[in-house]
Amino acid sequence: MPEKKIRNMEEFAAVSGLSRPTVSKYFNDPDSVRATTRKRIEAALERHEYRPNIYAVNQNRRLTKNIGIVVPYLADPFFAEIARSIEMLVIEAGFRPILLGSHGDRRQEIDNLESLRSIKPAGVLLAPLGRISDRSAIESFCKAVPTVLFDSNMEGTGAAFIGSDNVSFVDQTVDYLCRTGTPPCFFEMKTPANPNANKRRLAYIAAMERAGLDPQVIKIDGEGWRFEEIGHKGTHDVIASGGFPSDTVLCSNDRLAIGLLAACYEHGLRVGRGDGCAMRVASHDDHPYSRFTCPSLTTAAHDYAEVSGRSVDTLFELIESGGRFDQRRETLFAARLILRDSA
Amino acid sequence: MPEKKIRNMEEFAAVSGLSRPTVSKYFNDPDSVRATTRKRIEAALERHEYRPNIYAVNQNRRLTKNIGIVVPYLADPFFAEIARSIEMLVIEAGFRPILLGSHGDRRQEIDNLESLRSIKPAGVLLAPLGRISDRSAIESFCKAVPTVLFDSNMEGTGAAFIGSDNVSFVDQTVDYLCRTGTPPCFFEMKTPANPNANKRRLAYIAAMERAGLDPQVIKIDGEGWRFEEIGHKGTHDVIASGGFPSDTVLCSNDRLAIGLLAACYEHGLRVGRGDGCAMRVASHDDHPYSRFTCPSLTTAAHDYAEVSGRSVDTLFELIESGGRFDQRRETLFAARLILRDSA
DNA sequence: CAGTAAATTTTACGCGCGTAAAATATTTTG
DNA sequence: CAAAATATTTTACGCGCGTAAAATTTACTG
Repeated sequence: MPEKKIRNMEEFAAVSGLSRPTVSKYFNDPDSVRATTRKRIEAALERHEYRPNIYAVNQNRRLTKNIGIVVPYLADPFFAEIARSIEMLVIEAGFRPILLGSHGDRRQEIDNLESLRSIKPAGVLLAPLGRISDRSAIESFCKAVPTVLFDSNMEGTGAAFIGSDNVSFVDQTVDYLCRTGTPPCFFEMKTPANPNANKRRLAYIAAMERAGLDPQVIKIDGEGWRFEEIGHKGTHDVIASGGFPSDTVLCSNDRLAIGLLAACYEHGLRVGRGDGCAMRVASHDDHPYSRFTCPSLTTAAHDYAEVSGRSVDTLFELIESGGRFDQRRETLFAARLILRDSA
Repeated sequence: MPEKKIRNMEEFAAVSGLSRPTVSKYFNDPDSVRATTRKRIEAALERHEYRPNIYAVNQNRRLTKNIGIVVPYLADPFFAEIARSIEMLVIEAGFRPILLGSHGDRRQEIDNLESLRSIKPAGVLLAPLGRISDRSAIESFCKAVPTVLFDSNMEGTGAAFIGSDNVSFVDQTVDYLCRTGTPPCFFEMKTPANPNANKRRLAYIAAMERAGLDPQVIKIDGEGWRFEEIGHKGTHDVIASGGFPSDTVLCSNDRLAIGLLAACYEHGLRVGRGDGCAMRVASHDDHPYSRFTCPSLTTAAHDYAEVSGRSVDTLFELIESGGRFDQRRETLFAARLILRDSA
């Protein structure tokens, strides 16, 4: 390889015997140049390693190929999984995912959006923190950048929302638990970080009342995103002050349930539906770890693939529509009940 | 605000009554302009929202302010935590972290490095996949970009490596287990993804032999990064074929232990150090979930803060040294034994 | 094969900013 | 307070590429 290094598109165009703009066209869309031209470029490409300077490209393009993905908490495998799935789809579509985690922190979420704004993304997929989000900051962001919300809804904000149908989640777990044993009490944080939690509580109460049963909601203390710890401590507190009002506990989400199961284990309370079990526990989300709790956790599963797939599709549709929908869209996916050993 | 929108630095310089290069200097280092000048710019900044175009900036700067962070598997909370911690430090230092997960996939790891190369980062912090990494691709990357490896070493590659001292991990757990009960057998994957696993096995064997004991290594089947599942299935297999050779099991890492504990629970094998316990289990890493296993997991903890802190410091030192060290550096941090209920 | 339409390539310009060198202002010195 | 030293600002140029409009080539009629 005596070839001297290619420094820019000009030089690369020279060695391929074409003008620079022709080469530029090729890189934007290989099919936009004649077949013979394409061959020549691709031949040159094999001999002379060259890639367009991404900064120069993005400076001049109307729209970058960047897609922002913001999740509230990357250390939660649930979000890590969804993010991974979304990333793949974005790459497949020929875009460049930029993944940012908000670390459960209001300030970080804003910083992430600021940071995204500065890279002029074609669009953003945002799972907001929820209650503690800076709503007005997010709203102003959504006005400036084509944004699709997922997982956690903020009414009226963003061009669309894709998420799970919390009512479907709770209806299925409540129904199952009632059919097979004592009706459940509901276990949740006093001040849930996520709006889904509120929907789930309301759905629980509605489902119980519909069945002519008395809803029992247990609210435990704790702030932040360390749900396992909160569930763990909360369960100890509940047990210390007389125990659960029902031998069947429905947790708002799996991470809380993981903490609850750990605490039950420590108290020698056997969980499950067999003989000799002191209580049953079910939950929502089908967290990646819920298969490995002791006992394994009966839960209602998100349709990860549908949520991530539809979110990405919706965002691209939004981008192609110039960043605006006539009307805000909401898509909810039903849950799938996963029966394991805990209930 | 009748002010017309600021479109570029030229216009912003105009409204602040300065020349553009002066403003440019300010944005690169506010202290590089006279105090009175600084005041004027900052005053203008409050009236006229303006931020330099990041693409134009990066196109012209010798070095961008981007720092790449690559971890093998973002859905593993262990890496998510380390990444979070590193991100914070990078931001504090005034740089811009770009977080990429390799999804346990060789191809993805290369893609990540390619992608980083195109954004011309000032430096990269890389935790390689390990055994399945494309070694030559990584080596050539490290030659082109100032890179510090962490967590998982690749001899001779990268300007430095920061990690944990696996011998210290294993010595502490083996010593503790031997002092307090039956010497442990060692539980690991047949073909570990990560080089730390090999070091741990060797350290286990050495520690046992030093104590005049017979090392017993149990190798289970399984590929990939779904360690819990592999540990779970492996444990079932071991139990089905006669059980563990010792009532004390030392797992190569916590995620494997999580699977093992789930399987033991399913088999009614009580784990812990009290009466009525069939076996003891210990492990390594202090995974975020190891506090919530049943029983909680006795393990050897990484010094997260030290590893991430030193990695970042080393990278910045490397960058300031122009991307080269005279000699490759290796820094290992000792473990801290965490006693919980499983052993 | 001339003549026109369509596809492709080239010309020419600008994007927003970093930065060396030159010009100027400020501070220090005697 | 003038002159030298220093700090700061301005001039001038270039970075690597997108893109509209002009020029050219190719494809298509009859």
